[in-house]
Amino acid sequence: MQSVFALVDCNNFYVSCERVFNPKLCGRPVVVLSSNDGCVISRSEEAKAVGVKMGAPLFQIQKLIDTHRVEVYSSNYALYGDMCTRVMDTLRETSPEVEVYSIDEAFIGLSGVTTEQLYAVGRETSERVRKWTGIPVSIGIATTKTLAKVAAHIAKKSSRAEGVVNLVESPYLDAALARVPVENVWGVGRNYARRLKERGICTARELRSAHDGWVRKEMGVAGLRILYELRGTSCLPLEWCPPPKKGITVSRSFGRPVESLEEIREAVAAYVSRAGEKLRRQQLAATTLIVFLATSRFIPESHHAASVVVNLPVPTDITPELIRYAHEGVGHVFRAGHKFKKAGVMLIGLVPVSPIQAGLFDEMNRARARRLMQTVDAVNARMGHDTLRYAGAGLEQNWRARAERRSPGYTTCWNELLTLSPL
DNA sequence: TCTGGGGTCCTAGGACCC
DNA sequence: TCTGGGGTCCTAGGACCC
Repeated sequence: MQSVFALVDCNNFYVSCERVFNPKLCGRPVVVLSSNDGCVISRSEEAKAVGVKMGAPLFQIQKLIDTHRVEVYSSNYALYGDMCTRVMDTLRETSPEVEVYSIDEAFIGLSGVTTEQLYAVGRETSERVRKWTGIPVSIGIATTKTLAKVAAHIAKKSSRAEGVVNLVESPYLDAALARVPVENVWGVGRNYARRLKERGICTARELRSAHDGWVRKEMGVAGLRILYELRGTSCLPLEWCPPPKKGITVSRSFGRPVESLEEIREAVAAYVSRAGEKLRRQQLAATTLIVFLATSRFIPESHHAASVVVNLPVPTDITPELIRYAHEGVGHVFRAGHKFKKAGVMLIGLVPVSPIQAGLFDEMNRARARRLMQTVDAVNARMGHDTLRYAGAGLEQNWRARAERRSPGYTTCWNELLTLSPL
């Protein structure tokens, strides 16, 4: 049986999430910013229409924002993460085979559906997600993931497609591929697009008939996979149970330049605490920790970045222990006199937490420490994030990233639920 | 003044081994 | 003239994704 994939892609996801709880934003230009209120990472159609570019730094487009009275929001990941869960749960009504590909996209396996029914299933799915969650989606259906991506891309652009494009046994497949610029093909980024265009390959259709040997040489096996997928040979199976994580990173830009060792230590403790929570949620322990610090990369004259690898004697998921080693790392990378703009922690060498071998000279009572961590996590889950936190992470935390226009945690915080008032 | 964060996979080259 | 050959493992860097 030939495989069939649907790609469900939430339209302008972060903006759409804001609109669900604030309908006044509908029909208006709206953008959501990256962390530290830095760059535009989600735009409503109205914002795109007035010329707000993806990735634009806020300070560079301030005039545009003022002129067109664009609504600006800080990102609210608690809200978007929760809305993502609702969308994915809704998709599981359509098919049990759901691969959550990113916060706003999922592949669905539709191999059991007859070709005649595919479009109708797509429409039903789209309407259900809209009705149950308030999020508008575009859906592309095809025999490979790469073609499904192409289809969803067309669905998003076309006002006639009604949000669903089915390319399975479609007489329009050729014409559709001819209209897709090569840089919009999944897996073709800036660099490959440049090299392809130098060779006169400018559309998905032209890429499809490119020479295998040349693509293998220029783009490696990944390029070859793209080629086959465009030709209808499925190389990328659906992965509905996600493989375990290989690393966990927590890093943030500071709200202002930070020069003091004490504040860097606080920030790194806060980040590694967060990383520890993620580690425990996935029942993993880290064997290696990396701490890194950097000054602004936009001031090349004084740019300085450093990192240090700390090997942990016993794989661990215990926050105070992680903080201790992270602080040890800070001692190696910190240099007085630099204006640091960013810090981060990576945990790698992740192993399942259960059968950890204790070190010969390990003096920590790990069972006890783990029970403490469970209690801390449970309190924070119930009473709100950061209700209990380590003193080392600081109380004031005035190095924290800016988020001046964050919407309330409508779905994740008891104190911030939406309230309705009579007219 | 102000410019995000978190991932994955692949490849080439060096070290090392027999 | 001709300096072995073939593995494995690790790492850094590049490319990509959202």
